[in-house]
Amino acid sequence: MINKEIGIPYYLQLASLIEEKINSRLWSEGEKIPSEIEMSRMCHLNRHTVRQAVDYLCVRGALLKVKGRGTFVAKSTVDFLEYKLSPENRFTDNVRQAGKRPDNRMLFCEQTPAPGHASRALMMAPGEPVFHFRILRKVDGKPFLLSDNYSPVKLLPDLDQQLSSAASLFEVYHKHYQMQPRRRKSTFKAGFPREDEARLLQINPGTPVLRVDNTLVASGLLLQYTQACYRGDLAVLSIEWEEDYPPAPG
Amino acid sequence: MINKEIGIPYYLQLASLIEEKINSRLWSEGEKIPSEIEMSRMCHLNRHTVRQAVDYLCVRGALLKVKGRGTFVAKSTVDFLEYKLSPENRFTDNVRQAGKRPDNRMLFCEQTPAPGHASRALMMAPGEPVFHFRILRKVDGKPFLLSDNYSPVKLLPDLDQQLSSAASLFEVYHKHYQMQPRRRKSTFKAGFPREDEARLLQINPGTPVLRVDNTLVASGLLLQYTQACYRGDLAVLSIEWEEDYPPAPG
DNA sequence: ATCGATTTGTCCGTATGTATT
DNA sequence: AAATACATACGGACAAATCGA
Repeated sequence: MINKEIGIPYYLQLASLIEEKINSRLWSEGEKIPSEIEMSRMCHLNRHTVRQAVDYLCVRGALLKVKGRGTFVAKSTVDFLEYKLSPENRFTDNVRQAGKRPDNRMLFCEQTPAPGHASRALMMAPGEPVFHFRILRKVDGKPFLLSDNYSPVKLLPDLDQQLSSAASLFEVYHKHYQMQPRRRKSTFKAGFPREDEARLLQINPGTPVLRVDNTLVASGLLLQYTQACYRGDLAVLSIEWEEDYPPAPG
Repeated sequence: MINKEIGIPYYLQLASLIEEKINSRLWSEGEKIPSEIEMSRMCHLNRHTVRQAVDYLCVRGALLKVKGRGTFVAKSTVDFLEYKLSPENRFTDNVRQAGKRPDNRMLFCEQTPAPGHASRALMMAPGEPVFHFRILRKVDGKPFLLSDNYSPVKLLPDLDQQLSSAASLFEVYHKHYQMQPRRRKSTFKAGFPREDEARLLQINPGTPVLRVDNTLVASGLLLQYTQACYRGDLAVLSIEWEEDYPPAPG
């Protein structure tokens, strides 16, 4: 299988061979592929060379390694969930409309001086108190996005109390504060997760993520700044720009 | 420097140390860091362990290795260009407004049967003829985004002729067809570049990219479907949702 | 619940190739 | 041409997670 004469690195040759197996469906989604030792015997390569090939494909998202279990063909995640962004957005409804099961978990909520990025986004003096809360949102039991949220204490004095008792963020704004926040500005960026993000999203640190920053306004007030981190292997975000004919496909 | 007792992998400890040096500007942008051999001597680690740390940071975009020369601190690209998306968008103007120099290059333009994704997006029968053209767009001389564009031949019969003679895509639509196309729908996804994309964008295949798909409409007609691939290390895309008070910061 | 087998993760060592200076 | 620096490939050893008997 491996040609040791042509000058192409063995690990790249092996990576191509593995990719072919996947593309031809000989090894299908979620299936366990031969262990490193097996492949090294089959191809007359050292285990480390096999590991190089496997690592190469893991970074690219084609394979997934699990310590103690083995290496698996990554699940193709094309259009796992197209998450529609709109000015007023509610995760729970959005996911339910797609026929999936949403799940939210507030990881913490604490009052702190506003860090630089948050104070800039909320146009506050740096160091003014904000509530900083982190939410992990799942779809069908899979971690989907992690968000760090910052809200001025001055505007929402008992937000922490409300959050602990309420089911959803939207509900708190709507029922308790009689506000209907809307998105003001969003930014999109591709990158890698930090260690803690990778752990909470249950992805390896080499999986790309989609970072979306948002500011929410209501009644002319900057209510909340959010830094969201979506799993790149699951999430497709979409925006519909106009409401008129023709309807957008998909 | 490296604590061999606490049970944290040496290469992760070293990666953190290197990151600290970078973040504290002790090692600054573009600067060459000590060679693998030097670091392995300094930290009493094997060269392979050092390589693991360096590779880890390369994948994450913090370092850049050049064979035969050394390893360098990657150029920080925070907010290199915030690219504002709006319903009607013109790359050239957009970049000029940010005080940068735009550059466009049409790589090819050919007539082909519509591939599946394009025919779905344009709501055509699969296989109907489309013009497929690829554009590489640079900012200040750096490759910024690569786009594959599909337009129905039926609607724009001599688009290929026009594109070869005109300066910009917008000009062709506006001047020749008297159309002012607008975005209909956009989707965002994080991922990795294909081999050819990585080459054209001059990034290594481990750098994440931001994929943005768009459909353009004018006068109720689906004019163009575009798959754009933005360099994840350079591009931040932004959207302003509302026009009223307060102004968005940044 | 324990133990052993399997599998991936980390770490060290050595040698040689290739690109740059 | 020589020295330097990263790339590839081989070897061995033990750790840590998982799974099934």
